[in-house]
Amino acid sequence: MIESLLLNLQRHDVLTDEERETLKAILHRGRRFSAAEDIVSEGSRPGYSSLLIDGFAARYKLTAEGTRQITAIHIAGDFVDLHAFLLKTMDHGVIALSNCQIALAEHPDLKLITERQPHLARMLWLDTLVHGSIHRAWIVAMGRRSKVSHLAHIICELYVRLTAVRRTHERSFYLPLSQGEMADVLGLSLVHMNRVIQALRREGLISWINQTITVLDWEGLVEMAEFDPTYLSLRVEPR
Amino acid sequence: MIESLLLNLQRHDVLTDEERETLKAILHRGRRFSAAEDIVSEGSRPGYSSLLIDGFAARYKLTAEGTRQITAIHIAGDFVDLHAFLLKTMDHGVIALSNCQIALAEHPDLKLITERQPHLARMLWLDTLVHGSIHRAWIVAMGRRSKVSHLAHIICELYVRLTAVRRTHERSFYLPLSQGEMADVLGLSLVHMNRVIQALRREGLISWINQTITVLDWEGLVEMAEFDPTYLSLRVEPR
DNA sequence: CGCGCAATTGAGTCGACTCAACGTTGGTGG
DNA sequence: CCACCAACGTTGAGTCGACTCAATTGCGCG
Repeated sequence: MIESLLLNLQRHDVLTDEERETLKAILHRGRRFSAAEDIVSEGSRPGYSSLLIDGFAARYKLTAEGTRQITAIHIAGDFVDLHAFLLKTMDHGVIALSNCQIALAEHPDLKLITERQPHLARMLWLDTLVHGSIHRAWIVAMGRRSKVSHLAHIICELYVRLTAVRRTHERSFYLPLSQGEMADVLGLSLVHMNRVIQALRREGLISWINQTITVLDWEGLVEMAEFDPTYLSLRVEPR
Repeated sequence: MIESLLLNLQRHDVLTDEERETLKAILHRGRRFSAAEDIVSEGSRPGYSSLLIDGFAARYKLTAEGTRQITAIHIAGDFVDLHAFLLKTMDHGVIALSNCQIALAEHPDLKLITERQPHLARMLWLDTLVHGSIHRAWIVAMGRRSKVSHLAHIICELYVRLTAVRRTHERSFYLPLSQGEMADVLGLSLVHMNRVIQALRREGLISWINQTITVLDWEGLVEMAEFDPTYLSLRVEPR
């Protein structure tokens, strides 16, 4: 059930059997959520953190005028709110982008890990740090890349992350985001989002049909995005 | 010497005497850096993390065309690269924006903290999480706010963070960023950055003279920015 | 006093927005 | 089985924000 979490963490360092057992022991089956349901709401103070077992979710914030900005896309194996363990109060909401299955880790159990299994605790800390790296990559893409390049970057990143948890097939992956939702990722209007997607298609870099993205030209996409996966820390080494 | 770090951490939870002593013991005096010097370079694998004792620094990434995006502004009391403790490889550079004084924490010492002082380890983890929250706030500002509102948000954030480490005086604070550097924060051209700053002045919200920003109308600035400091976790509670 | 860097202003261009309409598709109920 | 609806995707037209290029001003330091 938590295989994708293990795949996720073990991209960075090896886990002992004991550590794997601990994770299995503390993660209990949680609820299912339907697409568009809030998994965690902004301002709440959850007593547990949610691991996404299956499906897609997003962190988001709303502005006063009612626009939305998505700050992270989550896939199977991601803790969507591990940071709430120490931040306590959620500074953003988390919404299901598809039907989602969630497992829960109670915060007292996480605290015990920090007290008894320092290496595992560092691996969880690392998980939050990698999401911080992703945030930084997004900031750069938003501030200094063209919108086409920004979209290419997001697709490259999702392709790599989904491959790590075995959610890609050949050069394709399922992505249940509407163009309007993707516009909330890039900070664009829906209309312009559509035109940016068409630009990537016109270049022959991707196809995007029926919620399925196929990378037609990986090299070209990487170049367009200036994608360098260093920031994802995909290297097994002692942490 | 590390007073500002203590002020920083103690905004979130109380530290014991022992924890304070540990921090004092592991932080040894490091180098000084002049403005525009690289404190940490992208791609490096430092064996220590750098605490900013005094001065201003920024995390940044360069794009292939040579443009720069600043992803974080650091002030006294900030660890500029605590995440390198676990990420190992720097995904970005850190540059001094003014003359800076740095203290160093060796990674083996930090590892010992995770093994022996779990609460202190959580406080350090929390410090990296707060910077993640700041990243998210920046993403929202970049994606869904007007440029004037974005600048107002950054000024509000800096004002609050600088106040916590006693670097504000009345309603003013020193900020040694040129308009060109600030443009790299907002992802704007230098010319347009200038016009955005003038807009904030024209509204009577701030003055910005001689590297000194004075908040003339805090309420108005907060409203313009839609600033809500929740994301800074400024609340003392058990972590 | 003059050099160099930062700040400012003007003008023309292009990217991204809004408003508006139309096409496509999958699901639902008569 | 088909008609209809709702949501999503696509296209066009006009406007405004942000860009680039270019020139000018202001100021601190040698």
